[in-house]
Amino acid sequence: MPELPDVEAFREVLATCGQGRRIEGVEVRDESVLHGIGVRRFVRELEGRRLRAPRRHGKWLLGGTDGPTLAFHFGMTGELRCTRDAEPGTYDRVLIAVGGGRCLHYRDQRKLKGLWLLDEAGVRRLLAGLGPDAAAVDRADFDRLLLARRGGLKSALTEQSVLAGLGNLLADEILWRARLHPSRPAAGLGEAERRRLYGALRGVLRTSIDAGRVPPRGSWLTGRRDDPGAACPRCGTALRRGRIAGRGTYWCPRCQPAPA
DNA sequence: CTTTATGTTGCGGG
DNA sequence: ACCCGCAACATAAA
Repeated sequence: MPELPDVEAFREVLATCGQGRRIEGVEVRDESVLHGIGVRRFVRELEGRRLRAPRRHGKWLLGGTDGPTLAFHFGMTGELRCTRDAEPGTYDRVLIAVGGGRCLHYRDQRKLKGLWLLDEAGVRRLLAGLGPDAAAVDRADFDRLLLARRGGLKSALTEQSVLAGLGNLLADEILWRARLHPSRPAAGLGEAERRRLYGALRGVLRTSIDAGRVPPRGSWLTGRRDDPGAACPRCGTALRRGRIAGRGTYWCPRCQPAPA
């Protein structure tokens, strides 16, 4: 599930539930979601810390404290919830009690990613490996990264070291809205096409962040991807499906003509 | 049984 | 150096 809009919603959860509060207890129910640290030290380092305003960069959520930073990555199936006296479910891997009966649940079925505990240098190293946040990048930087990129648009948009935050669904949605084929060379776009792409990026992210997810609406390409033989919501042409940059990719062959 | 899944990483090859 | 495809990670569903 998680792409940038989902992680932004988790940031909101962490802020509402935990910001300014002290961590009263930490229960690790599945050690394998912890990275680079064992249970004992993880618990010891966090208990008693006060949570600061959480930050998000791309798909990373950074839960700052008056000590180390708790970094979350949600992989494909992770989520963060704030509960009151709720019994943990099967996939609730880490529970963080923050007082007032509130408890944060890090839930993840597939455990492709997990939690890190980082010092300032660790946070710097993490951010240094990421491109600008897709929701914050300005037009000039966006142009620069496209022009510096060899290879196709789809991989440029989804490569986190180039631009942080977009996943497979959002990339397809943005390219469809901008009427650009996912295999078009990134550096080969004209000025007007880059403007269109940036506009689509802003529009899709705005709507998705407001919704707290990638909206599964019928007027969006995303609403059609599970529907074989589906038609383009704009022109009615049958959508094409293929494997581009290693991911299942959808596009409209009429709205998004293939590169020569 | 096989294929696919909105995540990333590491490896081999062009 | 850069980019691509592919396998791997863990788990469920079609």
